[in-house]
Amino acid sequence: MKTSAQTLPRKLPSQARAEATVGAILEAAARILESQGLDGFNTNRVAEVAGVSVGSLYQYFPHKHALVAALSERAMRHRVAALRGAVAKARGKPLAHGVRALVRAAVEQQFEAPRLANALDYMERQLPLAEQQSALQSELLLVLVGFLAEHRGEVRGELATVARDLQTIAKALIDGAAAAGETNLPALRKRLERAALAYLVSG
Amino acid sequence: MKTSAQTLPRKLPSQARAEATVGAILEAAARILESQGLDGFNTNRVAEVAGVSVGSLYQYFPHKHALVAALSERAMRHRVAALRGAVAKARGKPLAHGVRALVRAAVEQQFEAPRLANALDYMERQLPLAEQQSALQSELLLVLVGFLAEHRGEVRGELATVARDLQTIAKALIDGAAAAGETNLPALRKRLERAALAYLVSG
DNA sequence: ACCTGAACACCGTTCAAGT
DNA sequence: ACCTGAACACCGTTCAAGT
Repeated sequence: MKTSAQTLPRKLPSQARAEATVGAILEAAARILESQGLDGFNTNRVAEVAGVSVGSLYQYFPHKHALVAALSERAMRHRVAALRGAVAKARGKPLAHGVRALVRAAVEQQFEAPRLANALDYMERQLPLAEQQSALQSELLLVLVGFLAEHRGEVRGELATVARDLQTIAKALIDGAAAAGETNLPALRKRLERAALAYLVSG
Repeated sequence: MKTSAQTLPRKLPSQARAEATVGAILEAAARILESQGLDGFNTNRVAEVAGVSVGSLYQYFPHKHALVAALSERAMRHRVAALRGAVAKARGKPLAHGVRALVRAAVEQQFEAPRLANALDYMERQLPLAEQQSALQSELLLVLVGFLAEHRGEVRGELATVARDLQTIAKALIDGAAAAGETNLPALRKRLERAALAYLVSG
């Protein structure tokens, strides 16, 4: 019986020195992906930028994809937290208000590091998500479903499906804008709000 | 002065034998991408599956990306033709009818070869589009704008932007469904129609 | 417990030699 | 005009040796 691919760190750092190593590796990986995309993203270079040897890298990450998974997980945690905050703030306010808050949070996140987000996005699609990540993905969708449930009367369709489509649409519009080099964030937010709200309340 | 990256075939085949070689290479590349995604997609393997030597491959494609560009161009031509056909058929009919026809054409295209489409999609985002392809992309958007213009009274917003967002949303929903292994095409079409129509007619 | 870096296998690309 | 395939450089991953 084969379990799903191992993408967790091979071992957890138990000394301060090791923790610093892991941190430096992740930091280096993120910086390379953000500045050059997938191009300069090789393990030898990551190790070099992190100031450690490749061997050390492989002591904590069994393969390159585990590195990606770790970055991905970190980004997802941020996203979940940000969306949760937006939903909390908008509680009791009208649907359109909540959508605006969610859109603002989502756009902000992506544009902190667009290339990194883009690269992660693709690699996530390639390999199946590790358990850790699909749990986070479910959590994110739950946050959205919770928000939608507060406005059940105005929202058409099955909430879980609607939440998933909404997230897909948002990601696509944001990714697309980022890839096209668009920098007018207010305009992007407007369009995204329009698309989301329209999808939500239409039959 | 540096021109944009060379992605066109290095030379055009001028004998029947050469044309067969180029065809076999493209065919092999498409088959590998469809069956294994980016994983088995290396030039040596493409050449092997095509039944030629790597050297021959590089005689016609200056680098791996040129191969991708050629496949991408082919897929885009299909898409443009299919959408054009849908628009032509829906002329004079109501907006919702046209949207349905466009959605049907778009979904059909993607699900002929979902993994190939997915892989191409990413690689296109990586490198800047070659001239040839951005011309096709513009053509595709023009087809959509033409369609929207027929229903100007019902459609809100700037047509070019609306067309671009529409294509982005459609691609995302379709890609996402394909990646998630969704096989219920009618349900997917319904959701896509809903998203598109909602975005179009909303303010 | 953690780190190093040389070594190996694999893949993108080239080039000298063939028909 | 077209094709071949050995050769080179680069990158993922391992492992024997160090602190």
